Order: sequence, then C-alpha cells, then structure tokens
Amino acid sequence: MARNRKATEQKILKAVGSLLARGGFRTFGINAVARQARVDKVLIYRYFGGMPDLLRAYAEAGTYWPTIDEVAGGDPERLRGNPLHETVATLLCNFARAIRRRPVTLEILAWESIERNELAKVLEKVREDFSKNLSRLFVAGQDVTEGELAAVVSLLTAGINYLAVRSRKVGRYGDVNIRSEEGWQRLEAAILMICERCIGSREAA
Amino acid sequence: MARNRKATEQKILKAVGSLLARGGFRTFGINAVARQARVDKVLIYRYFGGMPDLLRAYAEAGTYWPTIDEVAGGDPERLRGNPLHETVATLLCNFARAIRRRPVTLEILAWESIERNELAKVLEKVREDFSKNLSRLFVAGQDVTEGELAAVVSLLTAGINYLAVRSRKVGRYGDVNIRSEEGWQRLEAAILMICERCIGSREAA
DNA sequence: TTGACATGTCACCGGCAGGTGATTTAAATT
DNA sequence: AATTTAAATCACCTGCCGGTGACATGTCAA
Repeated sequence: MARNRKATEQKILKAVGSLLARGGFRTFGINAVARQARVDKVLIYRYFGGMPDLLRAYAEAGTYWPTIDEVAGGDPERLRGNPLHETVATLLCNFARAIRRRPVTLEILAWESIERNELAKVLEKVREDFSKNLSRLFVAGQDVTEGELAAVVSLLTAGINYLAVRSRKVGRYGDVNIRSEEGWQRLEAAILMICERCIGSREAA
Repeated sequence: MARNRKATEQKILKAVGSLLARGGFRTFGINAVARQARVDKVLIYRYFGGMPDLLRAYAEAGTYWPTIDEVAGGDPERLRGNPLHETVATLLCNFARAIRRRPVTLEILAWESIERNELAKVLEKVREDFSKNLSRLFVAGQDVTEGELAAVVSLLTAGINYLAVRSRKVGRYGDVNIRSEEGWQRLEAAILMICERCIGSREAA
C-alpha cells in the first residue's frame, strides 16, 4: 500500500459519503466505512478519533444545504424588486429542487427524526444561518406580520422536507406522485398559490 | 411461571408497544422485546414466528391512526354544513392534535422514511382508507378544483407530519417552538389562514 | 396414575459490531 | 547506509444480535 496519510483520509471521507448516500445511517458504522474505503478500521480511529469526529470531519467537507445563491436563482438583487409573496414562492420552490438533489442531505433529514447525531448538529447550525440570512435579505423591513409569515413558511418548508425525504422510500403521498416532475410541479403550484394569497400586507389576496 | 399462552402473548405485545414508544425502531429487536416482557425469546418465535409476524400481530391490535370521528370532532354531520375551507381547516387541526398524542404512530412515521417495515405497510393502508373516507365524506360534490385542493392538503399534512415527528427530537423548527402548545397554536392559525384563502371556489379569498 | 402435549427454561451457535495492542514495513532524516 | 518515524497490517477482545436444539415441568385427558 502506498503510504500517504492525506490520501487515506480522503478515501475514508469519500467512503463515508457514498455509504451514506447508498444505505443511510442504518447500515453505517466504522466497519462499513473501513470496508468501503478498503482501509483498515484502525486507521479511522487513528486519523479521526471515532464516529462522532469522523462525522464532524465529513461535515466540514460537504455542502449539505443549498446556498443562498442556489435558492435565489443566482441573483438575489433581482428578486428584491418583486413583491414579497413572489420572492418567497420562488425561494421555496428552488429550495425544494435543491434539497431533492442532495441524497445525503435527505438522509440526514430523515435520520434527524430518529436520533440527533453529529451531522444533524452541523446541519442544524447551517440551516439556522441559512434562514437567518434569507429573512435578512428578503424580509427585513417589509410590511408584514412577522409571526404569521414565519408560521406559514415553517409549515411549507416542513412539508417540502417531509415529501422530499419520503420520496426516497415511497412513491406517492396522497394523490401526489412525489417521484415525478409532474407531481412536484403540482406541489410548486400549490406553494405559489399559498404564497400569493397568504403572504404580504394583511389585506392581501 | 404461570403457564398461560394467552397471557404471555399479551405480555409480549405490550412489550412491543412500550419498547417502540420509548426507544423506537432503532433499539428494537427480538432480544429487547423478550427482555422487556420478561419472557424467553424462544417463545416469541414459537408464538409469533419472527419479527415481521410479531409486528403484524401488534399492528392488528393498535389504533395508529386517528378515526374519522376523532378528526371530525365527533360530529361529521355538523361539519358538512360549513364552508369547505372551514371544514378542511378543522380536520387538519384535529388531525395534528390526534397524531401528536400517538407516540408509536410518530415513531412509525419517522421510521417510514428510513425503511419500510411491516408496521409501515399496515399504517400505509389505514392511512389511505382514512383519506379516501374523508374526501368522500366532505369533499365529494363540492365545487372545487380537485387537483389543487389535493396538492395544498398534501403539503399541509406533510408539514404537520414532519413537525410532529421532529418535535420528538428537536424542540424548535425555525421560529416555532414545536413542543409548546403556543407554537402549535401559531401553526393552527397558519393552517386556518391558508385554508380560508386557498380552498373553495377558484375565486375565493 | 399415567401418559401426552404444550408451556416455559437453558445453553449454545455463528456473525458482526465497536474497539485495542503488538507488529511489520515503507519513507523521510541523518 | 543506518536510523528513526509513522503508515499500514494483523490478530484479538468483548458484547450483542438473531436464531435453534435439547431439556424440564406444569396441565389436562384417558
């Protein structure tokens, strides 16, 4: 074997990723990582310390959450000219698309409801910053009842999370095919409508 | 030991329930059930056959999903006189309360996104009947764009599920305290508003 | 009373998990 | 080339899991 710590560490981290993407946390463990990386497990302990630290290290190398740019369609400035409800709708729909294409993130989201591990903790913080930034960028100073907006947005993002997570294991939710583009377009239409009619000045609609 | 198969079977099933409610599927297994029930595990195999059959047996004895009456506030007839958006809002809020007080159901919902086991399968069917009945009872014949209603309701119930499930492990979601009555009241207010403005004849709001 | 059968007990298996100590061996330093 | 350092390997431990075979004993019918 080539003796190269950096390379070995990379192999291990990469194994973590592919393992999580494939089987999730249920089949995850030191032994599994070692096998997948074709590396002796003792090296994992030596280089990373153990599971929690390994996950922390892995967390620092990944992008588990959309960036502001990603959900703002690359152009935050343009969005700010639009009415708030339109902005929020766009952000939510882009958010849905963004998490749907992150298998590891979906896995973490699913596992969060079972057990709070290191990845969940990291994700939690990232997520918090993310939403703080979003509301600072787009909501601050707008004429809107804060509490209501927060509740509506929470409900919608929660729904998006749930459906995205669930779609990995089950194909439908109620009448909606959550594995097809068509299904998600219907959901986006609903999001659009909800934002349009429920967000903005209190007399909106 | 008292020799009484029926009683032993009950002890085992009861152990399944309390084990699921306490630790969920992650810590669940034949050995754990046997320990909890203070019964030799071989009896589980003898009387039930194995894990899947044990879960099936357990499933048949429980009420993991709200009944129609429970979400209709005990009086379906009265609801039908109201405008549709009001009916749906009431149903959704009662649904939220109903699942929040079913720890095992929340556990199954959480686990569904990880792995599809016997309980998940049973729950799936129950849930399907439930929503079919609801829409037959309250929506059939109303003047409403079916597809849109379905998408909005899916999004809302998904959000409710997610928040209820998540509240077991994490106390907040965004700005909302999902462990407090106050937090859920804010969510109910949002649900109410969304229904009011987004459900009904297309020109509603 | 004596079986027969069902209930419950005990001991064991193989496999895999997390975790560690001692040893080999390649590469950098002198 | 000799020595040191650390990367990698090997062998092993404990503990728990699902699963099974052999055995003991209470209950009920003949």
